[in-house]
Amino acid sequence: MFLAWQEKVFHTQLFLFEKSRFFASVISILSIYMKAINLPGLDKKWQSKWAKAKIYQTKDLSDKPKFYVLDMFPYPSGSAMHVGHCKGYIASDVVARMKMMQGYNVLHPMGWDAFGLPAENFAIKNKIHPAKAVAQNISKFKKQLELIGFTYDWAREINTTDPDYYKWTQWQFKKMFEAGLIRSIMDPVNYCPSCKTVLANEDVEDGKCERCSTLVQRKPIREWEILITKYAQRLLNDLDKLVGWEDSIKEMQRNWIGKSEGAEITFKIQPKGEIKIFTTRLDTIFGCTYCVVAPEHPIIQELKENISNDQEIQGYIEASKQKTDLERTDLAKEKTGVEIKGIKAVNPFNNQEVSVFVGDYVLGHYGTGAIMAVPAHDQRDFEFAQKHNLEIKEVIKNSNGETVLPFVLDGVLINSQEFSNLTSEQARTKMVELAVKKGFGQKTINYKMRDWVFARQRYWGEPIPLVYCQHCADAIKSGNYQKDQYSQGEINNPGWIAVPDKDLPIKLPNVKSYQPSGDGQSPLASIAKFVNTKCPKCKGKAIRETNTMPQWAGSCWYYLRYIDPKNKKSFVDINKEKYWSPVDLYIGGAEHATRHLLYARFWHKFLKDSQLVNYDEPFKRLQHVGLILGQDGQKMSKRWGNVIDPDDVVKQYGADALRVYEMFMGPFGDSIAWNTQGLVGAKRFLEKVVSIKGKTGAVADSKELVKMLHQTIDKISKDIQDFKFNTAISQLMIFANEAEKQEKITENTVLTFAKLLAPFAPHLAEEIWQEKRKGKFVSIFQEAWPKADPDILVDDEVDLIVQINGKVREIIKVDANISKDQALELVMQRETTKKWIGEGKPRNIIFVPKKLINIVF
RNA sequence: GCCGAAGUGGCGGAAUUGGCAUACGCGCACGACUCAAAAUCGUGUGAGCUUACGCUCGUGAGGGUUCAACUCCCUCCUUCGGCACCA
Repeated sequence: MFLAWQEKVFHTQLFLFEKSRFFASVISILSIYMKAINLPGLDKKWQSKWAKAKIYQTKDLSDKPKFYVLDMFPYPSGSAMHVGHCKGYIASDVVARMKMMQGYNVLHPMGWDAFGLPAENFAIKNKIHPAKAVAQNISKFKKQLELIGFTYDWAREINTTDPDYYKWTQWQFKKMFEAGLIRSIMDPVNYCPSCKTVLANEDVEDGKCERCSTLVQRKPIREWEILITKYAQRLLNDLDKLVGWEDSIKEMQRNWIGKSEGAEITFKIQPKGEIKIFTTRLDTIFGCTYCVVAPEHPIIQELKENISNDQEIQGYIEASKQKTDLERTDLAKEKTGVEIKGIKAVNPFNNQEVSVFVGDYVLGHYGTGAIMAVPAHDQRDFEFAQKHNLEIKEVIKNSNGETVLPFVLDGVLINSQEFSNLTSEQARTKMVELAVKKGFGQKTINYKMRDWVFARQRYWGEPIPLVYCQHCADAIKSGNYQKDQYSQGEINNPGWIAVPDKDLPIKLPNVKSYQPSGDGQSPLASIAKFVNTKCPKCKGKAIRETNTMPQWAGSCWYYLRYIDPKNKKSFVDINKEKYWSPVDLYIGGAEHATRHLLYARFWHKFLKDSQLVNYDEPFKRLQHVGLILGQDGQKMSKRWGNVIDPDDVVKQYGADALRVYEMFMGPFGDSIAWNTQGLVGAKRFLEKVVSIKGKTGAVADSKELVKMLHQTIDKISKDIQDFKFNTAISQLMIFANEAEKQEKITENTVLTFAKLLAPFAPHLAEEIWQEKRKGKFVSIFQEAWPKADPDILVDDEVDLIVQINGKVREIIKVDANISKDQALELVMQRETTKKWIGEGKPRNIIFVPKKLINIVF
């Protein structure tokens, strides 16, 4: 078909030829004939050739240096990929291709994160089984990816829903359980009434479900929690090691972990008991005029009989339970609270008795769930005190004397007995010392990050490999068991027993109804055959855990599986892991900064502690992808009808044009609107390259062109490394423009240029390369990346900017090594200089070698 | 409220160890080719003034440092992202 089309063009031109205008027609025929490359037609041709020659197959181990480049793997949802999804994949492919040519053993894998709500909701909506839906979606996604011409080693493809894969997710979970890092809870947790499941703190945005925007409720449900907070300090400290991460992402993690240093102080309660409060402002403690406890605080139930207004208190607690998270944390809302009558708290620093309130602006899960209130120096306490007519006692003065309450900054202490006149900082140190000495307090660190609520009451996830055995529960609770009979996890969670390794994977059973039940149980709970089992310890009756793992489980370690995807004995061979880890470059969306990226770092640290991997951080360098918005500037989504399908683009313009355009749009991390005109520009550039290909035949190139070629080699190599793809392509365009102006150029220059173009436009580059080669197929990607010759890059002549009083007046060509005096002499003779200086006498001469001379008079 | 990133032509953007502002691309205008259109090629394209050579102004606003500021400092404004009753 391709040939037929060419022929037609040729005949049309012949007809014109007869009509006269000989020379014009000859040129026209030649140029059209040379340009007659159908760009989209190249895609299939080379993709199948590459696949046949297996040029992307990665060796497990090699003497070559390794380079592991990873994309955040997609979840194959119902809607196909749009051009925005491809952007990150194209970037990783560009880097992978350059690294291949630079002689690295490159690992560039792809797989599917297929468990979780998106896949399950799609399945429910379309009334097909999730497993079937996932299989369909994967094949659709894979086809889309293949059209674009990526270097994936498909032999390493993984799928988190494959039992051979999730066997190891379960196995690792079990390791964590045995290590005592997992506990069963029955606390109020985030619950989405629409998805009918519990959500992790990370899955809640503005009090709404991250997936469906339904208002999240708080509901007590039996749950599993991974004690990620035990790793909080290490997760925070090791951020400093991650020099290849973008600061913005690291900062997000810091915010999320939310470390704050302060003190925990014990207040005795009259008539009995005590509460602990957490404060970062111990220096203000003499200004404490009351205390507030969270509605969940145990003291309220403990001192029930001492509380004279118990009914009122219980009423308040009930009311606050009814509130959604959003209502409760609404900043604009007035702070409510009720005084707990009949009890008082005693400030250990001055033995003053103060009232105790219950108020839901104090959070049960943070710190100790109780605070000392210092209305003079805290905004919230100030508002609360004003409303309830409570004493406001000033204890911190601004150093300049002027202080408007509430004054929340550090200052100098007043009205604080022996601590008066100290600065806030000094006071905090001295006060902690005193508290420790007298035994009523200590230094404490708190984190905003909460433990990871890990189970979901849904069908489509990894089954949790635990069973419940009442017999073992009784034994553990009564202490009636042998040493080493139970693991730490089993002792911590009496009755919960881990399934033995030989029984893994616990396969997700096929069910007819996989819809969420909404009764706090997963659909698995209704399958008697699945639920009823034997206790692996005592062989008695036991029932299986029917909750499943959350979406994030499988993605916590997938990058390790690519290294050794077929291993039956272990999730990864430790020697292979040593060679390939850590991931050298990880590309994905910034929306994962506080979820996947934090979970995976935690998970990896646990594996390191268990001596199952070699390094304590999984990802050396991280680059976030900026969104591609719709042409209208809105987020690309079916809802707005602004989705651009890569398949259409590839069909019409070819994969190379899509790749070049997406890399050229702008800075890689920025969100930029799609513009089809820009795509046309990319295509024009590629056509220009085709026409340059036809210009070979020169014996030698001009010195200028050679120099420009070497500058281009230098710039492209650096820019790809630095993720500045847009300027790399701009440089390719600059070179192409220059080359096109030449009558003829050497074949060597064309081939070198093809190599530089290859990471971005692999199909066209291969076409150019192979056209000039004969014999056995060796891909351009098996050839060496060009090196810039430093001698050629050196300038012997430069443009010198001539400034008079700081304004540019002239640009002259001079010898690159011209001295200041020589330059001055030269410039002073010039008409332009004479004109501007006139009678003036130069007062100052600034000379920057190879750049400029500035004459100040 | 706190933290972070950013603000440059009609548009996407380039240039930050301070040294030609607007590279490259899109769009637009004019011209060539064409019966014509598209495609392609060529020229031009920040604003103002000027017959012209040129000159002045110009990187969100205002100030400052400097021979020289998109780049550094100060005070604001705006947009985006994250965190947020976290004591």
